[in-house]
Amino acid sequence: AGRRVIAHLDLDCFYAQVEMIRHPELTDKPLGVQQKNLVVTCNYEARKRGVKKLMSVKDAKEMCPQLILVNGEDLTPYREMSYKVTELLGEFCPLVERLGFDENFVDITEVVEKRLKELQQSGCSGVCVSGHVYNNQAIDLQDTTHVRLIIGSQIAEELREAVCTRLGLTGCAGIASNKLLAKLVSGTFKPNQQTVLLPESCQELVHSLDHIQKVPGIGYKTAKRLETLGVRSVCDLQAFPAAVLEKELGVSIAQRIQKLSYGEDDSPVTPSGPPQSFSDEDSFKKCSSEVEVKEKIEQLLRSLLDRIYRDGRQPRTIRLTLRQFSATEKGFHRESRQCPIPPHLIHRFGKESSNLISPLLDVLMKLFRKMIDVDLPFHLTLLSVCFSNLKDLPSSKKGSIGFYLKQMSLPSGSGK
DNA sequence: TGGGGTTAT
DNA sequence: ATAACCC
Repeated sequence: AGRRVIAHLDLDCFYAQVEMIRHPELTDKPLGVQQKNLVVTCNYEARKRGVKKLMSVKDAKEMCPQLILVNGEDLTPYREMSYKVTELLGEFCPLVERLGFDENFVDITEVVEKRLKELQQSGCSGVCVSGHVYNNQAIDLQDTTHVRLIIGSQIAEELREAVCTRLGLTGCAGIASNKLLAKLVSGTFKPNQQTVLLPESCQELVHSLDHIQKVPGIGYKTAKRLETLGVRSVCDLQAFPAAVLEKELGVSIAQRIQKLSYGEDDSPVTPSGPPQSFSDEDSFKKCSSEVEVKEKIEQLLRSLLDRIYRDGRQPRTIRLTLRQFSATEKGFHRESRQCPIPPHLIHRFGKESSNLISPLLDVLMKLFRKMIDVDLPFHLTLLSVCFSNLKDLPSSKKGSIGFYLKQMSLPSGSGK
C-alpha cells in the first residue's frame, strides 16, 4: 500500500515574497498584496501585526496602519516565478504536479529508491531525518518504509534549498506516502520548515482536522451536503454507512471522500506540463453598456494575445464568461459561452497579435449577445476571456517536453 | 472576496 | 456549459 514517497512543496506567502524580491527595500516592512478591495496575502511582518489572508483593505489598515500595499491584480510576475519553481523541481524529478501558483507535488519514489541502493552498497546504516517528524514519532531504522521516508525528507530539504538559493524563495514541505497526506503534513510547521509523516501517525494527522471541509477534495458544496447528513468531523465521515453516502453523493464521490477520511489517496502525481488554458479576468462594481463591455474585453484580449504569442501554441477555442449583479444571493453565478476560433484566424496566432484583435473582438461580442440582451438593462460585475484547447504548431518542437526550457526571456510586452 | 487554474459530468 | 474542486 504505502510504497510511494511524495513531497508537497508550498511556498510561504508567495505573492508577498515575489513582491519583496521585486522591491528589496520593502523586505523588512509589513507588506500586503492588494487586489481590488482585498489584501490577498501578506508577509510575516504584516502577519505579526494581525493582518490575515483575504482581509479587506479597510480591516487590514485598521489592524496595521503602517501596512504597505502593492497592487497584485496583474499576475504576470507571480505566474513567471511560479513556473520557474516548477521548472526547477522538474530538474530533480520528472513527476511534478502544480496546484495553483504556489504549490507543487513531486513524486520522489524513484529518487529515493536510487539513494537507498547507493546507501546499501556503501554499507552505511545511518540515515538522519531532515526537518520535523510529525507527532515526534520515533523512527525505526529497521523499518524500510521509515528509511524511505527519511531519505525523502533529505531530498525535500535539497529541493527547498535549491528553490531558496537559485530563486530566493522559502517554503514548507511535507513528505508522506501519498498526495493527501503530504499536503496535510506540510502545513504543520509554518514558515520555511518541513515535516515528514510516518505511517503510524496517519490517523492522528487526519483526526487533527477539526472539520471535514479541511480535507482537500471536500469543498464547500460537499461539506454542506454532509452536514445535512449529520457528518461534521473526519470521525463522522469514517464511520458513516457507505451505502447511504453513495446514494446521497453518487458512488464515485462517496467512495473517494470516504477513503480520503482515512488518509487514503491513490491518485497519481500527474505532471502538469504547459498550461491547458490562458485566461484573463477583471471584476468591477458595475459595467452596464455595450461600449463599456467592448472596451473591457479588448483590454483582456490584448494581454491574453501577448501571453499566447509567448507560449507559442495555438488555441482552438475561445470563451467569454460574465457575472451579473444580483442583490439576492451573494453567490457566484457565472455564465459562459464558448465557440471554436474561426479556422482562418488560427495561423495568425504565431505572429504579431494586432491583426487578431478586431476579428476576435467581434467573436467575443457575439458570444456576449448570446448571454445578454443588449436592448434590456444589464449590470455586470465581472468579465473574463479564456483561450483553451491549445495545439502545438506543426513540426515545431514546442511540446510538453520542450516547454520548460524554452523562451523564458522574450522582451516583456504590453501587459496592462 | 481576487484572479487565476483543473477535472468530471 | 456548468459545477465542482484547488490555490
